[in-house]
Amino acid sequence: MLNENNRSCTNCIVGWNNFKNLTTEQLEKVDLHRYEANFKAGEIIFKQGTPCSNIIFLVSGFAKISLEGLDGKRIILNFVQPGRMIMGPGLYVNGRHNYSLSALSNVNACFVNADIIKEMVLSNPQFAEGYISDLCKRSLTSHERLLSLTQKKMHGRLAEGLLFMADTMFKADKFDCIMTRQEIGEFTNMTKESVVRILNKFHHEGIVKVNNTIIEILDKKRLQQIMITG
Amino acid sequence: MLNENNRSCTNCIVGWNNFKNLTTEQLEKVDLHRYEANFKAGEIIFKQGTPCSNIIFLVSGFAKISLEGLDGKRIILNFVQPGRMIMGPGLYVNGRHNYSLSALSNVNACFVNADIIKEMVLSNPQFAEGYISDLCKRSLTSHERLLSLTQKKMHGRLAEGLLFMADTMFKADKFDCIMTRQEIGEFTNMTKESVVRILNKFHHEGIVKVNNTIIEILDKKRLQQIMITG
DNA sequence: TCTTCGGATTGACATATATCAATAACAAGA
DNA sequence: TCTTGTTATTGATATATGTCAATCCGAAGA
Repeated sequence: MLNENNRSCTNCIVGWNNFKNLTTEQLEKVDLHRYEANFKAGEIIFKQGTPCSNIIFLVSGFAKISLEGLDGKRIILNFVQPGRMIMGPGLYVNGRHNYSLSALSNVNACFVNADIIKEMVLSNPQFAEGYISDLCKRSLTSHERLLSLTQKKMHGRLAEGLLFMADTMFKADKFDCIMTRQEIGEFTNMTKESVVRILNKFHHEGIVKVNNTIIEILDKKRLQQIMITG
Repeated sequence: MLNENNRSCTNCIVGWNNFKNLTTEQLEKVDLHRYEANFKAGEIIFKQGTPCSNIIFLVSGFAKISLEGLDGKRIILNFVQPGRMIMGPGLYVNGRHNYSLSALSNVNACFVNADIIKEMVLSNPQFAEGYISDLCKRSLTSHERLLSLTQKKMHGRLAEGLLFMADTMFKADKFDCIMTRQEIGEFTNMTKESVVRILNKFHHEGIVKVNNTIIEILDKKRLQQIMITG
């Protein structure tokens, strides 16, 4: 199936690494059971609690994975970009999405029928192993996150968040961080007011240069220091 | 292989649920590559950072899974009992244990060679699927934990901890919680002093009866209330 | 250009929680 | 029985962080 963009799973370069373990026929079958959709910045791609019948891959754009917490509070678990498999872990537990996915920028996303993926797991051991390996990696990062969010102070958490944006998300020391202060807070577990205050402090200390959503990291060494000790 | 206790994987009743997906031959092979060991309360079963070459099952006793945090702080991720597979998620990532396991009580543990398990994953799709399903379940509970530890106040977290002990760990409303206040704190993310204070408050309010390590839950409804709202 | 509205910012204040230090209680050896 | 070391408890105090309310700013329309 070639869609209007001539994209297919067999020539996809933004898909899941683990797809390399599929045979050509399997990949073609995946291709037959997928479809693409576009989302505008801010739109919800799927919502916590709804049935999960698809596994999702971003073709382009940024999205956030968030968990609904107590009295309307939210926590952003992760930011995602093309190349990562997005699957509600509920797929193998209760068939529901256990977190929400929303577009941070305009997003083009690929939906693959979950039953097909499950079928591949059962028929292709290497694929299953790749899946397991993926889940294990996530488990580790989620442990790191737990530690960071519970034991570091705000300065350290914000420093970590900024470094994550620079190094992992935008891969540049100067970037337009497309999210609001509120969202930065949901990612680093603090209020938007605290984000503002500490961002300002970093700015005055010459560690970062902040101009609304444009953030430039000036003293990375220092920021790493704060991330570790803070 | 029947050991001194006449125990073998084929008649094991405390093993991993997912072992039911193995064939008799496979189970016998697992049996050939396992050994048992005993630990006294307080002893470390494996330590974060060491190579993980085995998957572990408790035969009897309680253990805790803990993560080393910042400047000597620690966080207890989970308490484990027989029936649960204990595997460093690092097995499929960096070959190291990414957390420590220590005995809370006297423990008899079964060590199964990790390569054998990996081999079963590749040769038995149902087993692989069971493994994935297990990892997904954990992912969900770890999300819940993240929410609880970051968004609830101490009272709520301690209430949750107490209910966990009563309902999941000891399966009784009166129990000898074998751990120290320090450990309760590491599980609920607070200092031992705070644990003492709030435990006392609960005691004075008639919600629990505390006598050193013996804890009795008197007003479970109330405790559940505190867990949710607190 | 003028409005409008959502986010950003700031300051004052409340409070949850940690830290520190001292003491008490208890268990295990000698 | 005495000693010693670990854990529990308590109180005083410091601090990190959230909350609330007011104001500011900038982008999108009218």
